[in-house]
Amino acid sequence: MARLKESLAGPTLRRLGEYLMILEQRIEEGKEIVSSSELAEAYSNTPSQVRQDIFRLRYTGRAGQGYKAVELAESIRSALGMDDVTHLAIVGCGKFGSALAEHVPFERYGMRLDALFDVDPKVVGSSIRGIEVLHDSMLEDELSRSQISIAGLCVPASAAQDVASRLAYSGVKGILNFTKRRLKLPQGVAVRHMQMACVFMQLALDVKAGRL
Amino acid sequence: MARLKESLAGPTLRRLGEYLMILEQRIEEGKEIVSSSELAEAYSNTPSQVRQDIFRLRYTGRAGQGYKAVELAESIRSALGMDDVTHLAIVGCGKFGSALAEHVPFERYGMRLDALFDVDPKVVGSSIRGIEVLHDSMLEDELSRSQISIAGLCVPASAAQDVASRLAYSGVKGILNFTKRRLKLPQGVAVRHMQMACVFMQLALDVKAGRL
DNA sequence: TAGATTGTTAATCGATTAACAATC
DNA sequence: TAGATTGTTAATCGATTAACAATC
Repeated sequence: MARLKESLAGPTLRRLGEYLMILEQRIEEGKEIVSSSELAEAYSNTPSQVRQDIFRLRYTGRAGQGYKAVELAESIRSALGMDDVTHLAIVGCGKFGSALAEHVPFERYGMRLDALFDVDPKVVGSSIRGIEVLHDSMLEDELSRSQISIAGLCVPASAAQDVASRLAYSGVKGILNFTKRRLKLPQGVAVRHMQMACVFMQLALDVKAGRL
Repeated sequence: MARLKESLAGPTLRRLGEYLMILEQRIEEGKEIVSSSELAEAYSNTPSQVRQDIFRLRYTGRAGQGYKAVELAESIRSALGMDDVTHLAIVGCGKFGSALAEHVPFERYGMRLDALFDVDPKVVGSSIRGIEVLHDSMLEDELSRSQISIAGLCVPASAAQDVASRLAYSGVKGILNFTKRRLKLPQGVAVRHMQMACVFMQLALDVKAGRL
């Protein structure tokens, strides 16, 4: 089980996650060995950067040959903290929230979706992938007796700050905010603002500027 | 209309987008002036970085006072290329695709959603925000007579590569890939892989490491 | 062996932070 | 004026790229 040499920088971490996805696809296709230049081509960076990133793991390939796909994938999983399970909740099971709950392969990446919440009586009581949607009013109770540390926030913008504060109060340590509202949260609770509009915009800009 | 001093670096661009969101919220709340330290607090960086970022725009605030929220927002919009409209399509109107179509405020950020596609006969013919969902087989025709340059790919992973190739062939210049599959596309077509699993994972890691 | 590709160090490049004079 | 906050340059820091000896 590979361990880190030291804690990895943000950019490195992001790339490692992507390499993992590429490796999984290669493994599926039956490939056993991959080289830094192959990964670089798939990710659109340089072999040098790929090797530098892998260098940070306690995994080494074979000079002249390349990396064993399965072993490298395993090292990355471990570097990315997938060895111990992170428990998740999704709050707000409208189209967006329920699409996440249904389609994101959490288990595959060291996470487990443990709870779903909504306020809509039409949704409460139904199940997604075997997880029952609980009423929002159960949130505090449920979180306090669970190990959930991360929540995806998919409620309407108008409810975002309120629900987020309650999540923080109930011991959640990280919130992935898919609403348009910026959140203000107590020290010690991490927030990531996932603005879909921004992502499209960024791409539009890159296209205009002719950047790949 | 503010113009850029030179083309902006990626990290700067991302932050500017976030500042814009913060500014919009402040403007809504009736605030007319914001300072670099206020933005820094909301974004969780330093006043120095905020000023450095704004320095790249052709906008200047007032020493001793701060920035006029509306004007600064306008400069950022312009720097982020929102002055000319980017036309979009979303391919795949399952829960995820239709959630994007319904809830992302594209118009507000210089984009316009012009076309929706799906293969499911239950969905084809219905409308989201006044845009009719066309059958997948219309894709080439529709794109060739439109100005669409960016597409959001929300189809099942198994169809991803095929649809992506057709999009590229039909003249789309940027693809935002929400599927799990890595795409291989011809030179000149930009792809952004939006792996939701990665985003949750990243946050989980940061939480474990105690990084805000 | 010869060719290929890694591991790792050093050099370069770019982004962030600090500092402070200018100015409202 | 005094206090606040900007604009901008210079210093620092970190990330990327280049280079090449080691080795399969």
